[in-house]
Amino acid sequence: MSTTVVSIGLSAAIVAVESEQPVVLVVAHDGTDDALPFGPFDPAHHRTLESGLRKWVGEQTRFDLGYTEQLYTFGDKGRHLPSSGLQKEAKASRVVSVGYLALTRRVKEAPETQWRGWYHYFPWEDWRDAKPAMIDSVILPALKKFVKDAPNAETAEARRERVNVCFGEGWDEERVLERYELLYEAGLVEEFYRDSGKSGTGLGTAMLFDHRRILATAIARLRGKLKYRPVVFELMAPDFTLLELQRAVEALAGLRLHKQNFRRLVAEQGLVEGTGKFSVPARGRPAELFRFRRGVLRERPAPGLRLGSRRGKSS
Amino acid sequence: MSTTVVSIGLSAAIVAVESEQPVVLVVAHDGTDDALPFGPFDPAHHRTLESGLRKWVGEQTRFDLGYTEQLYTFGDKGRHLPSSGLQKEAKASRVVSVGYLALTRRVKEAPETQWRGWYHYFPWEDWRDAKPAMIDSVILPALKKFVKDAPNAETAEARRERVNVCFGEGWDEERVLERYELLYEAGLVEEFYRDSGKSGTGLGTAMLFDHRRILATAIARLRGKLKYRPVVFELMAPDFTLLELQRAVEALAGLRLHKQNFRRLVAEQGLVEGTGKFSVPARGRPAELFRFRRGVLRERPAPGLRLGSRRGKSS
DNA sequence: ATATATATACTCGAAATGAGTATTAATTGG
DNA sequence: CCAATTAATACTCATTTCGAGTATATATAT
Repeated sequence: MSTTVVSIGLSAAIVAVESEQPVVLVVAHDGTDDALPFGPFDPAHHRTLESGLRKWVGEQTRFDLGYTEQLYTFGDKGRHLPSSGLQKEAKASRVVSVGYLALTRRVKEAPETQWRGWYHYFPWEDWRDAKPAMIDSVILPALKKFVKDAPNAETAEARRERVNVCFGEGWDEERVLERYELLYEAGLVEEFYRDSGKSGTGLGTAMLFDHRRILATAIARLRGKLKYRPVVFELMAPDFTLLELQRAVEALAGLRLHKQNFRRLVAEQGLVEGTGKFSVPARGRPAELFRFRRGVLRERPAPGLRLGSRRGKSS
Repeated sequence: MSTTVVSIGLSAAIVAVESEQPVVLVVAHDGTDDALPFGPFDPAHHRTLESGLRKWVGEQTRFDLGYTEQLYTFGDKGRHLPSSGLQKEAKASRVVSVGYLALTRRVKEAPETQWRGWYHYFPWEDWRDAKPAMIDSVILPALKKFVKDAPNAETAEARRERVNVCFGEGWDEERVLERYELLYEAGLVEEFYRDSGKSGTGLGTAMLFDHRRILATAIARLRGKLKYRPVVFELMAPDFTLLELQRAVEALAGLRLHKQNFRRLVAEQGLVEGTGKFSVPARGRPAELFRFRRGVLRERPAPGLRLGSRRGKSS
């Protein structure tokens, strides 16, 4: 009776927004795929999972985590293989990985880490300028084939449904994970080839282990949370203009918003208060600087930026 | 790395609705507190954490779990299992436990388990008939004292804020976990005394370890999910009347809804379709039987029962 | 027939939403 | 200085959704 060894990996998607791009902190090991800061959970030395995470992240990035939130625990067989090289453990060892989301506005890089725009990994998720061309030119044709190649009619119907929900009419910006998983199963991302031992190329930039899936979960969670909790402010400087705030939300949601309505919403919700100071822009009219009104947490039941008004053609 | 053995436990809040009461499956060991069912994750035989959960739940209870959802992973030191026989290692072994929410409509009990209404554990969460009297008579006075006893003014202000958000004006039925944690910290639930080695009595029925916290997480998640995903139907018989559906939602949310508006909502969303059959009630006009329209998943982005219309005085 | 319990249809004002137009305030290039 | 540009801010308006009703229909029990 050989008990399969289980080890626990902790990874963090540490997110910031920089010049209208959501960025995530990655460890760029030479020659291998980008990785999220991660490390094994050592039960002998860590009292909780989160303290283990903080320790590892601290060592690897010298980064001090502020707001953190547990995302999900993945235990899938076959989704944790290294991208290159042989497996060292001869016997079946399993890695269960616990993913975290962390938000920060402090942007200092540590050695061996760098900030990368998250749309490098999910180019189909950025609809701010337009629907990404790759969806019609690459993704949908490939998914059509995926539906066609189904082993039976029932599977085909289920696949058709998923394709429609994920990439069909009515873009739901929160379904980041569902879309990634669909692309994975359809063999459209590199991790699929790696995990199944085949070879091929895929969409977006691959990540180590299942880190891209964790990042997808992080994005989905953050996009959802935006709407009912004032989390954006964790990513903003203390003072900001309303347009800067809007740009940050748009960057995260991957959508354009209607400017006037956005401002109406923010004002009505009482999320911010004016500082009396003004921005000094290169050109154009200066905008008032605002700050987050912390008091809102006391007053409103679910203060957030329920989006919905999209596609403001005049920025 | 040092290798303290880690094992993974899966605990599940398995929820059903029975005669207008939300019930949860508990293991009632004689003399001890109620516990949630708990099963080990066996990495040698289970491909994913969730399939592990389904397997042992299926074996032990013969339930057909419809919807399952991962809630949270706890790795706190000091959290032990009831003697499950699976921990053979004498030395420092740690249990990391992954909590799940599972919904089922099949209600047959397994040996040593029983269904209990979840409001036994959270009596202050059921506002269907009226605001629970204990809030004004017991909870708020005690919390007032908790605020007063704060070590300094800053803590007092923070506590006042929390009390107001949790139990003040405007009941937010989703804040189940926040309320439980507040009551715990204020020393109003039994688990507090147990965990701190003191003695005392508390509100609601206590549960083993931190299972009541997991259940609070489950309730909060389910109450939230109701609004944007058609999860209630996992808890309904295949055919049901609209009033039965409404009663189930009300039971879960702990609120009364406005009947006419509820029906309008359900109809507009296209969540159900008539079967042409009718109920045979003891008295009153028979109601049409409906069934869940699965097609809705394909069509709508976020089909759910966004509540909000409460307090329908005419049932 | 009447009381009771429930289903179902319809109304109506208030609020939120989506998509504008119009106006104001600043800067830069000529 | 002026015109072009950039962006802030104010205001409008039709549509939809929401919350809370009233009114009426269809059963059963007595």
